[in-house]
Amino acid sequence: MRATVRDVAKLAGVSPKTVSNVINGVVPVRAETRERVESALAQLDYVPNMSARGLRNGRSGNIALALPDLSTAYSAELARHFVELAHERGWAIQLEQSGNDPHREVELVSRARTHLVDGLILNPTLLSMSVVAQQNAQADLDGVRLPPIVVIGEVEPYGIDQVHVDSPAAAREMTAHLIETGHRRIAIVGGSDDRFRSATSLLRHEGYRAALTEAGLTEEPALNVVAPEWTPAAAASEFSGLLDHLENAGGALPDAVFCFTDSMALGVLHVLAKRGIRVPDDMSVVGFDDIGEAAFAIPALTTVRFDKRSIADAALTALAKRIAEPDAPASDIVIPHELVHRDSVARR
Amino acid sequence: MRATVRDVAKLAGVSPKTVSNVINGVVPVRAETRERVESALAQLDYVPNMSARGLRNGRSGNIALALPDLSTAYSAELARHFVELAHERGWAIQLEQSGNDPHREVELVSRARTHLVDGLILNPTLLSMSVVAQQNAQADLDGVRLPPIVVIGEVEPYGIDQVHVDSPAAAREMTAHLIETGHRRIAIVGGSDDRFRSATSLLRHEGYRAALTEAGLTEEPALNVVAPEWTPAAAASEFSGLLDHLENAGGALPDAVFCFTDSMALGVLHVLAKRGIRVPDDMSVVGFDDIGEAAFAIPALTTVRFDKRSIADAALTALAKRIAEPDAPASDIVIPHELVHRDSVARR
DNA sequence: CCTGAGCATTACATCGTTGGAATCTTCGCG
DNA sequence: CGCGAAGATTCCAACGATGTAATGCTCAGG
Repeated sequence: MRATVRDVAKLAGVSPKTVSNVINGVVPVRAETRERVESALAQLDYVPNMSARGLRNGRSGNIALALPDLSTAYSAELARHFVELAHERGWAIQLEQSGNDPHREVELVSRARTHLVDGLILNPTLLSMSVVAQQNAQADLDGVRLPPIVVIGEVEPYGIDQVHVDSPAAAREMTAHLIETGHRRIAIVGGSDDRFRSATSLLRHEGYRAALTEAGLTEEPALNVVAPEWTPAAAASEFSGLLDHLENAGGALPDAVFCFTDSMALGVLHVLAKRGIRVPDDMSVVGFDDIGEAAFAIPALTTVRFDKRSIADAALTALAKRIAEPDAPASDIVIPHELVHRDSVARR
Repeated sequence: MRATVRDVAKLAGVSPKTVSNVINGVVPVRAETRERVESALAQLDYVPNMSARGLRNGRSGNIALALPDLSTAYSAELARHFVELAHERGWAIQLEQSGNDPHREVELVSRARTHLVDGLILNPTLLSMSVVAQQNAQADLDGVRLPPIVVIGEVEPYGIDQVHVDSPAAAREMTAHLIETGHRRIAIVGGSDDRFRSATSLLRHEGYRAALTEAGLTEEPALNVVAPEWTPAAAASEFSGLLDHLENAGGALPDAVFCFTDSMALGVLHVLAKRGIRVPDDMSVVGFDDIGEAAFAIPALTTVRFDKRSIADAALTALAKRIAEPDAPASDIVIPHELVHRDSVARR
């Protein structure tokens, strides 16, 4: 059986509370006593029981990271940074999948407190985040306090801390780049419609539209490809559908495809390769996220890069601050981005 | 403040223990009482406090999943299944990264006790797993009990539960397939050497060698590409090195490349595309793992498929069993695999 | 030598849940 | 109608750590 404070206390000839004082170091302990306790601690290889500590003072040392789809490359990279950086702060990461289910997100929030979690980092796909925000407001009214939450990604600002890339700006820049290089019919992959609606999608779409407008171009609704999941498979299948449709209708192909994630771009590149449509000669393709595979796509993918590690860092910092000061005003941290030019775009 | 069993009990007009009985369902409760309690439960949106429960019965409901590199696609897919399936069993997943550091693995094991973890699922890259095994043996001698551990992947059997694919057999089959289709000079990417040594690598190499021997071919050490990390980037760089070397030395190119993971195959495909070496016409490429991106590689990648979900399922089942019966003999579960034939292999 | 200030330590209660034992109900059967 | 068994419910204690309040100790100053 593992040693408890009692055992340590007995060995050191002091009371359990003194041992606790030594461990936590807030109450002063005489040097000589401290030494005795510390040696007993070492001798018994004492490890505090987090359940007990958690029960007593409500801190578990765990924080939850909830991502919409854990199997994407983007999630994996993000998760890695979170785990590494959380570790440095003495936190462990409890991984959760929110899916595309708003209810799941709410559930995560309400269960957080009980599931040994000190805080929550949420990456909502859906605008449904507002559901959580409403919860937040409602809880405030009830005098209940939700666990500290930081949102990764853009949501309606309902007084919740958030960390994100400026999606509309990035999408605008990327679209503008395509326009500058002579593209006129730019399809998007990852758009929203009645069936599928995500905050990220809406914001990137908005940036795309802004760039078109700026250039005096009009959006072609037919070139909006909606993918129910942001995976290569879904993107490939939906994008194939677009090509089939254009072919049957005798419509011209787009001259560029702006995929809202690199993962989807991989699917699109595959479809194009299979159909003998050359990238970038016949059609340009760009992505978003700069996942590890992007540089090794065929051809290497032009995309939007941002530092995922600093997202994790900023989110953890914000969470720590929120835990320390529950009533501080909500922060909104924007992570810088840049276009990475590789081989998937040609000048027309 | 969250509702406790006391609150629920008061509302339902019963004792806290009865509420507990309803929740846990081991002690019988009269139907009418149960109903009253359940309605109170729902009304107060009761959620058990895991800290208290953990303190009382020594279970935290958390298990740790430690993977060598969280940023790989393979890890992501695995993590997803673990999170989903663990959830079904009422467990939350605490994610950890073991890196390629044996000490880190040992640390994870010892930290498990501290960090509210009921068990540990480890995917060791290195044979260093034996370090943990030694810990295990040592701990036994000391009368200390390590937390329940299940290993994903193949390690020296030191009495630890393991779940894995039969790597040597799969590698043998894949190599044999390449030989049957007329390939004679098969490079491998992901081999081991003095600097980098991993259990998985060694076992797949062994299978490759066995197939060559069976076919009366001899291994060419020059065609063994060692990658310090199993990422597209590392594979691309090391494989490029091989091609450069062969070119300078005037050696002939291999006619096939067996990458020990799909991630590395993506890097290899990129390098070949960039150099104008056509796949599969000039060179065949195969992978291992069947990650989601494999089917969308260019060309679609022939690889070894196995059900990652059933790995997660088997590991969780084994862990549950181990927790229930700490002294049961160690199990060794082999997950079936199969070759998936796509477009990256041509008959010669 | 006594007193009181100030610091160090201890006793006790408590967090929420659940085993175990004790108590209370209900119901069948003699 | 009474008794006992089975079933349902309650009471109490304990899991381990720690905040709070009370106690003990040391030492300076009168």
